[in-house]
Amino acid sequence: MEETKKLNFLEEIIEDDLKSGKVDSILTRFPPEPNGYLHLGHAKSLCINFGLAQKYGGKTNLRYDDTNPTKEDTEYVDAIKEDIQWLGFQWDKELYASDYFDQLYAWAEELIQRGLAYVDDQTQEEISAGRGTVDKPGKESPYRNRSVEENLRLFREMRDGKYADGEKVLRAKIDMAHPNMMFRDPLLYRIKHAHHHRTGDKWCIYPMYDFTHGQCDSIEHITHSICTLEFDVHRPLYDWFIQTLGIYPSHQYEFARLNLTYTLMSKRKLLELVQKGFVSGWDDPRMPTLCGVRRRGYTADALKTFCDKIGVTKRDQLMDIQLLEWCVRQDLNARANRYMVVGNDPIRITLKNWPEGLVEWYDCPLNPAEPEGASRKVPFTGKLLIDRADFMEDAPNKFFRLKPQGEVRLKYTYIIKCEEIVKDSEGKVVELICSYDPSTKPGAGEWRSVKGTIHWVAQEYCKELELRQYDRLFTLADMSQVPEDKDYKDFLNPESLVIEKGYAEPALLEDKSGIAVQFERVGYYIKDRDSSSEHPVFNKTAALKDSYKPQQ
RNA sequence: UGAGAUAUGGUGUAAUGGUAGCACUACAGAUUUUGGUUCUGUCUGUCCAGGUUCGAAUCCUGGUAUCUCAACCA
Repeated sequence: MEETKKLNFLEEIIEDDLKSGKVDSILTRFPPEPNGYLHLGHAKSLCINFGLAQKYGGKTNLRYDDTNPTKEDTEYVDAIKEDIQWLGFQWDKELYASDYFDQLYAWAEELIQRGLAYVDDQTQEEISAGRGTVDKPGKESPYRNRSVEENLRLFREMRDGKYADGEKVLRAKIDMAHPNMMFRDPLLYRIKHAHHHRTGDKWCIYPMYDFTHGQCDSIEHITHSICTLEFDVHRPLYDWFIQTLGIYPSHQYEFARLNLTYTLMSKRKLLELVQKGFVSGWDDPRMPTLCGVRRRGYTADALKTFCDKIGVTKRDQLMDIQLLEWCVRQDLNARANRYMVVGNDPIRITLKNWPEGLVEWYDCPLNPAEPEGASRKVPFTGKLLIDRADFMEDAPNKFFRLKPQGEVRLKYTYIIKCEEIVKDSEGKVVELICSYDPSTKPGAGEWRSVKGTIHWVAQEYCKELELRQYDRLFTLADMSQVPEDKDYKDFLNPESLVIEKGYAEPALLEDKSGIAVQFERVGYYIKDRDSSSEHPVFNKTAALKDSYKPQQ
């Protein structure tokens, strides 16, 4: 029953606004700064902004907050669009804060004319010192009471490039003793002689966030401007500009941003990982970026389910990453193709009673949950490979896989028994001489159960490939345990990516579905050396828990 | 000794004066041709102290804790 699902606080606000006639329909916006790639935190924002609009028959604009040219780049603009579409959302209008630079400039001059803004010649340090602290009022700038004419002249000279970066700024004239720090004469414009990715060299002054965001919302008639909690203290200023300028009253609402255990969600730090080569790029499968988790095999549906389950509130949120992993497993379990892979320095299996030269082909379902669905053909011979982890010479009782004189089922085929162990000169197990039980062929006679079932590949038919094994999703130990004064990079988990060789049944290597395939161990990521196609692999077994050891 | 926000199991989220529920996690069991999936069960919670009320997570008063704000970032 969909109806029984409770509304979150934003949905309640919107329903009230719709019912009371405050708005006819809703318009939200997603406002990324194009200075990095989208990550899982943005997925939550995306789901809220686009989800709300979809639910209530409204629309969502994509608006780039590109007011700081020194940090922004078209590379990010394009990547952001790709990630939004991958998630399955479509914006109504594609806009840029820089589209409104002329209007914003006009409003700045208006504030000057009305005596509500002034040009300040103080240095950055002086301005900072003059702002006071959270419990001490600030001091007024000596330039605060310049005449309107002088302010106008200076501001135009700023615009015309007469001054160097940092020489002057435009500030609102509000209240240097205001209890809310945001009102202590906030900066409106700063000088930056920098090339802008869209406006080029037209401007050398750029508006600050606070003087931009609300007005942009207002111009577009955004009804619900939804952002994260840290902008809460900005809201009074957001409202102040809109009221002072007498423009369309957009309203800002805040929700708690997403934090994930073991996961770094700071654009600044992710950028550092990329720039300093800790990862191969923004789409490194260890990264919490949307393109990163996409390469890892996460699906858009799984992410949306996750965002739906975590809810929307104003409490600080530290989600257990296991909920995300559960959402991914659940989705992948239903749709991922299954193949057999062995890695980890395999052990050879020789079936001593197998007829010389015989090859049997088995029709194996791509997804066992749908036995009548699509299948792949897998060759079986008397010479096989199994994963080294599937055999144990001195096995405890609880070990269900192959052991001396023990039986195990080779998935989809026969039960075999380990008769003899062959070791090399160093005592390492290299081969197992086994017998197979012909009566256990599936479909031929009565079914016999054994405790263990393992993967295998035929030596002559399998192909070598690269396995990348992950520990937890990301590269980090528990970020919540990283002390403030420590470098987070010291807490990168070196075990989080292990590359090793593996062998797979031929069908896997031909699979171009792009959807993750499933393997026995967790977080394997398979790369086919021949075709260079990549197969993200996902599953959960105890291997994950056993291998994961948080650093102290 | 500023302003604002937020407090419900380990985590997240419901309950809008009337049986504190759901999900993830953990643990136990059943099923299983993936140690997967599925199914069943168990453990654990209303920040504190008063007050109002037949009855309080919810209303009132006073505390406490956590987060945000002192970038020419957004």
